[in-house]
Amino acid sequence: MTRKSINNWVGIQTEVLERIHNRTWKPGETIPKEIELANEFGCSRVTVNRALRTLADRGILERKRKIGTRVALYPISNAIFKISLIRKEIENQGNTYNYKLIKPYPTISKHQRGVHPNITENSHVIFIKALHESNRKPFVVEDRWINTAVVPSAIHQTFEQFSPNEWLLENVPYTHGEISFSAINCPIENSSLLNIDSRDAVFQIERTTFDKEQVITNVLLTYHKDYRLQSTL
Amino acid sequence: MTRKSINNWVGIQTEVLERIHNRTWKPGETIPKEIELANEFGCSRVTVNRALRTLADRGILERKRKIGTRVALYPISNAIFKISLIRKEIENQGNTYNYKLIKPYPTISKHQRGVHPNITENSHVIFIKALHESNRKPFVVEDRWINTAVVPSAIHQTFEQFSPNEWLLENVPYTHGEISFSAINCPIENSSLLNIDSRDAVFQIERTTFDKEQVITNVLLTYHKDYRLQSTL
DNA sequence: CATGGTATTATGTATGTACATATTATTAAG
DNA sequence: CTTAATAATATGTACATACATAATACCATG
Repeated sequence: MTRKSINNWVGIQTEVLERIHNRTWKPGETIPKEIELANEFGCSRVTVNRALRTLADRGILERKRKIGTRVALYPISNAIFKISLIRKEIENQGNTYNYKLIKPYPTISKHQRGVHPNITENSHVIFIKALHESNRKPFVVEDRWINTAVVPSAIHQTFEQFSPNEWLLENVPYTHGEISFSAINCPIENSSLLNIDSRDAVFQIERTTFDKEQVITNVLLTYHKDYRLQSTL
Repeated sequence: MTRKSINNWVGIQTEVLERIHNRTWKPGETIPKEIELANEFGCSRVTVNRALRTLADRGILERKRKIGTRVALYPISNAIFKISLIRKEIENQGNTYNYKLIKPYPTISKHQRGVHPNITENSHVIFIKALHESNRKPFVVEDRWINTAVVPSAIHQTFEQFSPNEWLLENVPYTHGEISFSAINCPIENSSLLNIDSRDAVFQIERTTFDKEQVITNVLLTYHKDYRLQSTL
């Protein structure tokens, strides 16, 4: 039996996936070591390494020095969501994008929304409320505050022509962030903007971004009624 | 000026990130080519390659043969959600897990939920409804159908001791899947199970998994009222 | 018998080299 | 002037090799 050799890492990756899938290597089991696989496939260990490393990055394999490579017992599927510009998201669907600044900022939301604990001076925070439209229909309400202690230039922006979402992404780099998804009954203030009934269920995304340890901004995105966030596994 | 050399790919990665962050290389700009960076950092091109490739995988850089490497104009942040076992999710929070099969399967949901278009024979589908509890409180309702044409062994399972979620993940491998997140006003059938008012907003995850081209299963997860899905950027 | 040092092992990474590939720029043919 | 052939270029990948590192197994010493 002469096995045809696989000498590219993508090929090895698919072969390994196939063996996991057809249960040659079962969940929790240790698979042959890199050198053995390299011999079998007729390629170098480095090539096998890259294939296995990539699968480990995807959570399909678990690797440890001296121990070896195991098939993950509870294969953690990663659902990856690409978070980009709201305008881009709408335009990518082939729809026309429109933007409206809501002002003045409603006092209700100002009191309802807490700012991050490590912002002591309230004077350092500005609030913005805006509506993003897709094909002239309400798409998402952007409720945002910005820490002007970190982004002083934000004070001079009116945000009438473009959204804070857009301005910040282009002008203020961040080191890391937190994001959460949830469902709420739409508060009256936003239901009128979104043209739906209050109490209608809406999808919400909350996002906070940081520059090292300092909070840059926090945004609450309240989507239109039938919004669905989709991805693949 | 003698620059201390960086000869590991993680070091180069952080240095590149720093330069993007402090705007030495601005969004949209082309950064020096691999060989130049290799010279500057005093390391091999392969090492630079790995650093840049990893950043490109994360959407921070864009690379093209012959063109070079650019800083992504609209840095796409990936929010990665690790989808695992419901039991694991609850136990990882330090809570006790309980499981209840709801039967018989309500005729309402059976009629409301469509099966995948490529399943022609309705006789090949079984329906299951179950409740997962965290600390004896309702956590999520699992509404599922399974294509027994692909998974015949599912017919012999009663799903009284363990959930389809658990059984499928351990016994039926899948090649790929689709997932979507949304918000709905809780239907009466589930609000009683979740111990909340009908019309209360709830978070829903719908997931379909495939074996090559065949649909294995579809599940609709309806979470308790205050559920939040969190991740980092 | 505990404990600390040492050998062993599998993966992790760095390097020089070679060739592959996608894309653009240039040149030649009509 | 258009078009096809060709050169040039930056990234993509494969390989042999060498050494680093984490985790275990083993052994020696008290």
